[in-house]
Amino acid sequence: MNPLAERIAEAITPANAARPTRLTRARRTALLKALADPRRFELLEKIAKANCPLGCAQARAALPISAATLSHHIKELQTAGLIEVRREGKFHFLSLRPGVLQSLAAGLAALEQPSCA
Amino acid sequence: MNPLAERIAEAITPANAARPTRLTRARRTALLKALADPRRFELLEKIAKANCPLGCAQARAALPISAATLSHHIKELQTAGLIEVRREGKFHFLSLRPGVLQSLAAGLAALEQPSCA
DNA sequence: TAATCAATTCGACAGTTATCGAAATGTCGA
DNA sequence: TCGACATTTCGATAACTGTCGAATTGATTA
Repeated sequence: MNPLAERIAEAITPANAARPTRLTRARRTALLKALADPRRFELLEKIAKANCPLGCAQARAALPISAATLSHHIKELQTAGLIEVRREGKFHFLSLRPGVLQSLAAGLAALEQPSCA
Repeated sequence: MNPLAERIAEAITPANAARPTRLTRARRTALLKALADPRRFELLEKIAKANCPLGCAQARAALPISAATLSHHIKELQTAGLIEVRREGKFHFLSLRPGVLQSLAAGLAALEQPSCA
């Protein structure tokens, strides 16, 4: 497996949500990979659209996958730095990390430049 | 349609220039998958940053991959709708399809909503 | 026509990953 | 402590994909 702690550390460092931070190549690739799986994206959508942190049970009910697979996807999203997992007793609650999607979106949009006439 | 004409048409269409189009799930996944490979992203960057359509030879010189692999990546980017390939005799020229990255970026940014206070 | 060059396709291989069931870990309530 | 429940980890499998060399297609030029 990957150097998990390293990736988490890198993911967690920029906590400023005001302005989109510039992403490294590695981080950008990690984000894109995390988003490129349809079910994982759907899970992220559910988390984003819930106005409060989402419980795993709700996530599980919304997606046709096993608990093991859900756990796997949660870890991927967390490792990529897209979500935060808050633990409360037996339960885990998932919420979007602010600013990350903004940074990625900004980076992608910035690729388009004035074209050659 | 002629690639140039198509680009001009898109450029002068106010709706396209002003507002990014909404993507289907399948299309969004295809785009994210195409972008999630580091070398492919690098290739797209090269295409985007060249102020005029990029020749395959230039692309090849910029990336440490074989011709076969380059051809594969070009096809992936083309299939995803991210680039256009114009053929001119022996040579192929690559250019960014306008608006696609904007639409994707807008879709990603829109996922972030006012959080629960 | 033959030779040459650009790019694709083919076939194969290696690494990655999504998925699951089963077992394990951890937490709470009785 | 025991049992019920939430989640993770393990082990295995199937599918996908990035990569290359070799063969092929297609276009230009000698």
